Amino acid sequence: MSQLDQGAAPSARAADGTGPGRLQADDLPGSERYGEVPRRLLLSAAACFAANGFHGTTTRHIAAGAGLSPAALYVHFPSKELALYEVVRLGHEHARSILTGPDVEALADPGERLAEIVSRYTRFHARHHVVARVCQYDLGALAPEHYAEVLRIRQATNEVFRVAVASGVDSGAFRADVDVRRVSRALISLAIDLVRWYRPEGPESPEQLGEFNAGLALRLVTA
Amino acid sequence: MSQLDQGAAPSARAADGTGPGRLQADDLPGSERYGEVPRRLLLSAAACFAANGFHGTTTRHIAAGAGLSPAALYVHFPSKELALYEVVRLGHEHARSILTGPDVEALADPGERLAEIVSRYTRFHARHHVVARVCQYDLGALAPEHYAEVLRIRQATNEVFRVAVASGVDSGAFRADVDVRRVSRALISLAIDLVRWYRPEGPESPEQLGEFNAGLALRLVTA
DNA sequence: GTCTATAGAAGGATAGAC
DNA sequence: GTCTATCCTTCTATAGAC
Repeated sequence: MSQLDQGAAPSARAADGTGPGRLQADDLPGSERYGEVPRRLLLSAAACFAANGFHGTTTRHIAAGAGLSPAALYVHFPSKELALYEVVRLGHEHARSILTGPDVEALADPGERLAEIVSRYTRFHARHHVVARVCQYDLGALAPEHYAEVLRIRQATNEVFRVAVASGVDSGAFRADVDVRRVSRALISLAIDLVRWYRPEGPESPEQLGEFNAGLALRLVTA
Repeated sequence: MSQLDQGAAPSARAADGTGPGRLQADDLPGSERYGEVPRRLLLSAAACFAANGFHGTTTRHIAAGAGLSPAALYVHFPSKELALYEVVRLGHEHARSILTGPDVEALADPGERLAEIVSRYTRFHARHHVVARVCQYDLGALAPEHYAEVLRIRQATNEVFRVAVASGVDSGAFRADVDVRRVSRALISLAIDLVRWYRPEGPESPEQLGEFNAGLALRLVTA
């Protein structure tokens, strides 16, 4: 059976933080800013949310995954929703940051720049697939004001793709008939859908997936 | 703001079956086989699950959306999980059925056949985006035996894509260096990711989206 | 087949000891 | 800062009247 055929598996898979699914600090970029205990809680929360969704996760699960009692969560976070917001915010901020660095913008060739953006975004969703899954699947559980803030980050990220495609078209490096919005959307979809089917045990590394999607991108925009 | 930027919005959006999000019988293909009341319950369940997820939906919501008391659900379905299974099963069976008809298989030209498959699958996810969203996002809440059954249907659906790409490569109609599994996966991703961002109020019709994705598919496999 | 009422369990969050 | 114990709400599912 292919990874792709699986989709999201039933929640029976352990998300109590005791199994092999336990996350490390670098699985949640930005979590270094937290103390050790709140970081453990955020990592446990991310694993639980990814496996069972926000509403399918209990505060007891999160605390147990961090090796704490149920009440300990509330010493570090005022609510379950705020723990979700922290996970989602860190994930979104990291995704944006890797696409907007000066090293990307320094690439003068539009094809190279688009390939680098697609490759980086794809690698992020594979390498950080647990957190990225929460970022994509659990937005609906955010409080409206937190959702609005996350939306602002997403827009900036998506805009990077649109600008990269548009500048290639404008400069004549890409085909003139490329539909900027639709092609950008397609490239974003290819990366994001990784969170649905990607499994680290699979045969393809994040780097290989990034290269493949970058190749697809170039095929879509060049003659 | 683009539709794409929104992702899944907060659960505040009404899913009580009273708003404009109320589903019609043809929004859930196969629901005609049910009597009027169980069909109303399934349509309400689909709308609730799509908006708030399985665990974020209460049996009271589902019943209220069908205009019934909380207890009425259990006259027609033995559990909330079984209502989910019915929605997911009907959605998956319909998706498979539209890709495996004799009218598709009669298309002799590999390019035409692939374009038709991609177009139909894309149209399905747009036209039936509410049910399709449940089919993609809530699989994890299924009981293991129900999940296994749905997986079998998914595999058959995915196999249609692989065969369509592979036969085009084998016949020489497509490029010889096409990576069958990866390109099939990418085309499936493009259709499925619609359930994340598609909104019927948007500027593009399901038919336009189908045509666009079919065009992308041909560009990926032909020289 | 639908209702009202409720049993029984579980969840989010808090109180207060240490 | 962590614990145990628990409050209070909400949830799934059932009982029993009509």
